[in-house]
Amino acid sequence: MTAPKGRKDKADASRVRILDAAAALFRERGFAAVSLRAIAAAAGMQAGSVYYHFESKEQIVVEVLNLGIAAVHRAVAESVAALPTSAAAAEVIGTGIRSHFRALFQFSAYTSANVRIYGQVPAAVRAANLPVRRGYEALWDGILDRAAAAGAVRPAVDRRAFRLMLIGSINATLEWFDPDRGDVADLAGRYAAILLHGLLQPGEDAAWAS
Amino acid sequence: MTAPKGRKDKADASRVRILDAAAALFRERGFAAVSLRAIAAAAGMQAGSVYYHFESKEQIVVEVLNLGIAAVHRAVAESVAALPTSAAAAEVIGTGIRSHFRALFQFSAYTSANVRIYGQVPAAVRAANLPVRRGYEALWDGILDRAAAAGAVRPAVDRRAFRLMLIGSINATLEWFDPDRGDVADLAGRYAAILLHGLLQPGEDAAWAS
DNA sequence: TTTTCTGCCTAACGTTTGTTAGATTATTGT
DNA sequence: ACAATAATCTAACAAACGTTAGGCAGAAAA
Repeated sequence: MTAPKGRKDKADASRVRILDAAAALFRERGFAAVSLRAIAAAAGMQAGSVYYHFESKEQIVVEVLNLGIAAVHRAVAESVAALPTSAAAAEVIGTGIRSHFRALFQFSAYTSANVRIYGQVPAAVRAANLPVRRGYEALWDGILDRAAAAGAVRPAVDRRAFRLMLIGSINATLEWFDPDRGDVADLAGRYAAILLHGLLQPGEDAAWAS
Repeated sequence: MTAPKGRKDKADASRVRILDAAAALFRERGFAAVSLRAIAAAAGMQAGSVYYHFESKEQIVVEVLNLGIAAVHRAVAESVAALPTSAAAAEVIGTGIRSHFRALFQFSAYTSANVRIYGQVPAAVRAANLPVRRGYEALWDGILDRAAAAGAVRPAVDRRAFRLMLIGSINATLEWFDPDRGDVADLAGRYAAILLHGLLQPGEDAAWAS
């Protein structure tokens, strides 16, 4: 982020500092264990000041949760949209998987905050995050439905269950994979190979075979 | 659990009620958001009474985390030990996967409490749970090492990474699979087929092919 | 029946929390 | 330079928290 210019940019910069601090702390300790004072301190201000930028602690966590998904959604949507319309199902899905992994670790404070705490935040927070979650799920459903319509998907596969398995399995890697020690693209390739083998008709995943 | 008899059994019954209540609440709201008063109320007593049974809130959550893993560990260890020594690697690993799934959903309050909150509890709590975690990981490492020694595992497979993928992917199903709507054994079979295909030499997973 | 002991209740403590309202400071526009 | 406004500080509030120590009730033992 460039140096702030003008008032609007200064408020934006403070806002980002608050969100960055909150995401890192929420992912590490959970929503309830992180005080406004701790977030403010990490953002370089006092707790009362946070209320100039956000109405409540809950509003902060909703934003963190939304940003966690938005980053991944954008990455997958853009990379898939950039493929030629003639791309094979395996290529489309494989690309989506790769992009999901890339964004997952690029914005890991936000994405892992979401993965870790979504299930334990107040119900109102979950409800506020739900539309964004549904949007990302719909993106994948679209990808999988198009693959099925092209005849690439094995008929026995329940596509909803597959999508749940795909997102769940990949997101679980946040808990153990260290991008400073391993290659995210390599990990993505391995997961794509396994997942595509379970999804597609024999021969459709040849380019991704492990 | 049978009706309590005598004093020791009464204390044990109260202790179990506290742990059951804590597990259910922790998994739903996280450690910090659940007060002692809430746990006590759910267990049918007042908050001060909990201190007769446990030294601290942290001791409660350590027990919950430990029990979450112990249940799964016992299930996998017992089912694998019950197999004939001549059992094929695919059979051993598939059985382990099945048992992991079964215990995961049978004791889901405890297992999902562990899966969901382990990463956000105080460091001392994590440290106290670590030996139990390491024990379960070692169980799987043993299973996988024996399969490799028998020549059933593809040489390119990093067995540590595989074990992390196996446990991570399976545990992630806690977030979306509803055992009242679907069959756990069926889900386990599907996961085993996919995982074994990624792990074993060609032909070694024939009985589990999907 | 009386005594002992377990298991729970209760009131209270010191600390922490999210939040508010007013004051102050820093920045921008004229 | 001054005025306006944004951005932050500060003190305070009511509520909630984990925990403690003493008391009480009921069950079991003598």
